[in-house]
Amino acid sequence: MPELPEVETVRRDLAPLVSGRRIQRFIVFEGGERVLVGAPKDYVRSRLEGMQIGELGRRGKYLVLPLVEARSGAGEGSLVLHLRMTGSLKHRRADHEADRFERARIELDDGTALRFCDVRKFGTFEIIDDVDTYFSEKLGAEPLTAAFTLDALWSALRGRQSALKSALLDQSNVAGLGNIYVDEALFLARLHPSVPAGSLRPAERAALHEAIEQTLREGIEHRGASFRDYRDGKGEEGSQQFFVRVFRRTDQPCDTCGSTIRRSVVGGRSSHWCPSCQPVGQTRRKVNSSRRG
DNA sequence: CGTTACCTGAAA
DNA sequence: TTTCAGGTAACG
Repeated sequence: MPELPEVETVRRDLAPLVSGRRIQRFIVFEGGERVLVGAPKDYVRSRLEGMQIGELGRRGKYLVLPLVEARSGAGEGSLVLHLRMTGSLKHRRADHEADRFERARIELDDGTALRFCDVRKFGTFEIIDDVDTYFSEKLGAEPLTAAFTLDALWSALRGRQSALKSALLDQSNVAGLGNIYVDEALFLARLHPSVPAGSLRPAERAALHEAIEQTLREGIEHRGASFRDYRDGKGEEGSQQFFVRVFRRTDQPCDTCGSTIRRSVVGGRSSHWCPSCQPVGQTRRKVNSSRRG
């Protein structure tokens, strides 16, 4: 659920509250073991307790808490979190009433705590010693950074026959996009979700690149989309759900042209699109790279 | 490549 | 009661 703009909002909320603080205690609640994806909780606890939290980071949909040995200042790896569908990370006083579905808690040295809550237990906590290697193996270019060039986008898509939407959801192509922002970006770029990824013409690639950046920036400006579970680092809702152009607006009129927004399943995911604003690729079938003439 | 599994609660 | 969900890994 939380996509790049949601995770970035959480990062910005939490950074001033936790960076530089020392981890006093790590607690795992019922259902929390699953979140540790197999790592024994005693091991995770031993890696966290006593460490200082460095500058809070983010890569794609992952939050990164660098762990620093307080005395020497030596890096001791990072705690890498993924919120998946229903996870949230909230900063509260340590004695605040327990959250429902709280799976793990990181108590800090100022009487506050980071509470990880997750109804479905899909979220993950991992201790990663070399985050650069870890991320380079699983994630594509990071949008909203210099790395996300038009060339980087196209080299991830070229030659692919799969639906453009599926290719954009694949985190190894582009990091951070999920179902909401892919549908929104495709609308802005006027591209149908099913168009073969590798079939884009140069002007279409450029429009897509621009649309991805625009929609992610807008999501961050609005502090994320709270259609259901998402909450920011203070436990509050974002407002991007009020600004979406197509996502979950099935059967409603398009604000741009008045046509009825449609829903279909692409790559197994609900997809929302405007039949007149997104004409590109509605009938395009094959990658044309080998076609002559 | 598409489908299924992982979980649980809310909405239909 | 059934379906659906903002994600991803593991299937066949």
